[in-house]
Amino acid sequence: MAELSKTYDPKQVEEKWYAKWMADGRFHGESKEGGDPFCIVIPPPNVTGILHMGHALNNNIQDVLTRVARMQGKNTVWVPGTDHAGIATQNVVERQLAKEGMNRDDLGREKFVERVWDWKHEYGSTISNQLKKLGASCDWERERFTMDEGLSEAVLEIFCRLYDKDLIYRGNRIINWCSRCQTALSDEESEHIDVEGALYHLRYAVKGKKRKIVVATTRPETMLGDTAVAVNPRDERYKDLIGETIVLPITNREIPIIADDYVDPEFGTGLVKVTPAHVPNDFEMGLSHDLPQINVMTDTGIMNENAGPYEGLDRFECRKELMEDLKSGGLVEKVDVHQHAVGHCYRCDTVVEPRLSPQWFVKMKPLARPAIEAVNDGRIKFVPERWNKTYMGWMENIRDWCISRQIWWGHRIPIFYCDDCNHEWASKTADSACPKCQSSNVRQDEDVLDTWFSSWLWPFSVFGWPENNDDLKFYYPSKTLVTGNEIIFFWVARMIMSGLEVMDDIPFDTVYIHGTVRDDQGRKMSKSLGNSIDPLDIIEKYSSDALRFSLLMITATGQDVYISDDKFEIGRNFGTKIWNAARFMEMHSEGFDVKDLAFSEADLTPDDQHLLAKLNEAIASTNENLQRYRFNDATLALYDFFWHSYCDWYLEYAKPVLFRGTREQKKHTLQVMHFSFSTALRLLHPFMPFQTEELWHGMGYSHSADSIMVAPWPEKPVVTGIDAKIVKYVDGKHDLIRVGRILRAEYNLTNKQTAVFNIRAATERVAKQIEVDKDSIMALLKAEEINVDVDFAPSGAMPSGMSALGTIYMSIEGLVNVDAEIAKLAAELDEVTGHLANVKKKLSNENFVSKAPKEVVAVQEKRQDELIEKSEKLKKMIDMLNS
RNA sequence: GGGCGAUUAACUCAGUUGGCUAGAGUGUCACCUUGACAUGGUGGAAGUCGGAGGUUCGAGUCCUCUAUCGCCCACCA
Repeated sequence: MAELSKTYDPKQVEEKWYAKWMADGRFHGESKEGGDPFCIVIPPPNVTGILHMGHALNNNIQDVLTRVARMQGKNTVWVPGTDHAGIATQNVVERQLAKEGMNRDDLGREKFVERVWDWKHEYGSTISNQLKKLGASCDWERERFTMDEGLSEAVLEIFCRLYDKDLIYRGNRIINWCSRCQTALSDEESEHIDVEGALYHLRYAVKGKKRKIVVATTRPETMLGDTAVAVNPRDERYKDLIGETIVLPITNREIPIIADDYVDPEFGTGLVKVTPAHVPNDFEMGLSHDLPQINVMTDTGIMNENAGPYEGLDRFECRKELMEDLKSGGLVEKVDVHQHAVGHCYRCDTVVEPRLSPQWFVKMKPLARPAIEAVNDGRIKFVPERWNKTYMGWMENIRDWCISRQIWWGHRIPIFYCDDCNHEWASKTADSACPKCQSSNVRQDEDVLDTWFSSWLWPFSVFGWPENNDDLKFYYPSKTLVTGNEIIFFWVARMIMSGLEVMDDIPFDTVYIHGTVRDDQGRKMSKSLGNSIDPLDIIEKYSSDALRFSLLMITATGQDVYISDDKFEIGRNFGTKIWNAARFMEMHSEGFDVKDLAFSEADLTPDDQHLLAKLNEAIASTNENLQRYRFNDATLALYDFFWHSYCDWYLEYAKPVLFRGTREQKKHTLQVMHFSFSTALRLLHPFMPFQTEELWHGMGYSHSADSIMVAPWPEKPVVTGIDAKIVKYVDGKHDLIRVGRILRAEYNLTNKQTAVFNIRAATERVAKQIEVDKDSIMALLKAEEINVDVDFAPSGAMPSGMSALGTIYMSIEGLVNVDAEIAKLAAELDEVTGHLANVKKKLSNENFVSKAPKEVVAVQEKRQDELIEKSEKLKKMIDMLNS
């Protein structure tokens, strides 16, 4: 047995084992090896990503599931990888260029993309390396990148398939435009943020009349693109205006007043300015009324030639100047403060401009139908279940997905145009001739695809789809998808749709949605707030195991996680506790062979049985809670077992045996200890992989499995034939000791002061059992002497307490504080009387007795008897002290 | 405007199909450097389970209303 160092050195241990696991190929799985497949695909972090606590939580959970499956003997792969993160990555490289005084146009498309690849090669593995520090047991041989050749192939394939099925189309529609990133965004990429804006009420003149009308808008600059004013046809106030003409201020353009049901007469003035090129509703109205569409801005959010005098101004500058001009012309009725939600670019926070633009879309309704079905019929289930509703709500109101982006970094849209015959077609190859007219005057679409258009294929593209290979057949579908709620729409929902579309099967059967990691004030961790806790700092300060264990211990299913630095002491301290327990065992194990763990079940002492019963409970609880994704309860069960059952009680009971027992007794106890410890260590491994591996070897358990990673997972309780009565007796013994300790504490005995205890055991049987256990009880009570007697009667005043096994008296030298004793007993009697009254009330309630289940009534009856007995004893004791 | 979550000890949180005499960790107080561990041990104090109704023999748990905080969704200009 290797000697365990006095203190545990996580840094060196963690590095050592991770390297060893990698070298031994422990994380790798092969379909040809067969067995039960178990697969998890990682939510690929952005290639620009830097590990934060959210990743730490997310990947810890996946690692726990993966490691358990592996120990269960399943053919396990956890597929890692990164996302090319189109806009985000392009932004990073553009910022880099800006520092060099350049922009992407200076480089040109090809050079720029090369530059991004350079960046990727240099920095792109940061997050993967950080995941390794967490102990993530990903199959790194299977690491994928969404712009890999294979994955790009998958993107082309599905694009062409959907295009050919008419599920992808090009449309001129109002989309969300980020004028900073200069690209279209999907609806999901536009984040609505509540802002206090203004509602501007503008006066428009009716041509040929003195009458002026008032329209309201939150974006006055769009009036430059107005092509109508609309009223509700049933609105009596404006009936006469329908068909009249409005002269727009500034540009003096003439536009009609139209009638449309969309207009709500109750809201504002009941008159709406119509800007088909900048407002989604107005766009629809414009179509039905055949209105012109006037776009007033450039791609960069600058007013264009349609803006007349404001051409060249930034959109917000324009708003200011325009308002001033209107004001001085007396054309502003009023400006109200107005709370509303404004779309912001999810990558750069710029206010999104809804504008008309030709883009590519995926028709979603046909894809959504089977995806709704899959969740409805339970083939896929969300944990916690409430996310079903969120998913359904989105799915049932799904809108077409804008997938084209006007950036350079990403999968280029595989659409080709022939400039001679105007033919348009999709192709997976870089076609240089028109398939229709054979002209070579062809060009490819300039746009690239939304990043999520590659990640929605992840569960099968990582295995080489569209090739139907053995890996794909074996590992697809994956088991559990572990992710945060913020990407249910972006990613989870779309994966379900794509999986059902091309694989004709669900991509995973469970979606576990964990909470968001927040700071101790409940704020989201963010760089700008400066409230982030860096997981790597925590690993440095405590350890990876401590980070992992602590994080899971405070993660209730699906709830947000609030953390502060000191939370990680939980795991660190726990690790230390286990380490020291192991050292203790090691100290006493000299000359003992840990291979020899087959203790005789017939020889189990009550303490042994109690420990093994607790071990059984820990196994059952860990398994059950893992199955239900209750990681906090799983870790708590292990914490409780190691710390309390193993260290606080068993290890203390073992001391007299190990210090003074016979060779045979020592051997038996060590067998029980090593058996329990090595079993619990395996249960703990998924949560604390490094330290458990170190101990697995350090304690010499590696003879059975040369890594704890592949040691058998304790599936169910291991020791049978435990006598429940005996376990209960030991519980009573704990109680007895606790009561004895309270007596010591009340009389301020120091540890060095020994005391004599007399125990009036409840029954002869109990007396005998206590007699057998005397040594350990004496040790735990620091007793000089213990006398057990069912008829014990105190001579004079003695401090006493009642326990499950009987009454314990302490004889001490010097004066007993009789008044204090009486007061204590009286207080206890009060409490007992109170409880008794409650129980009696319940039992005298006929409804309770007749309606409550028999077991519940029986419990109350038993409790009543106990309370009566206890109160009588207490009364007697008080009487004695009083006399 | 619609939906979801939270509200339990000083703090951060558990509490599964109602059976609770409401738990844990941290902090706090007292004692303890005892032959695994002071990153520790022993013991203590600390809660009208946000509020109001209701269902029930029984409610922290279920229902209704309500307050506060947080999140998500939404094309009323």
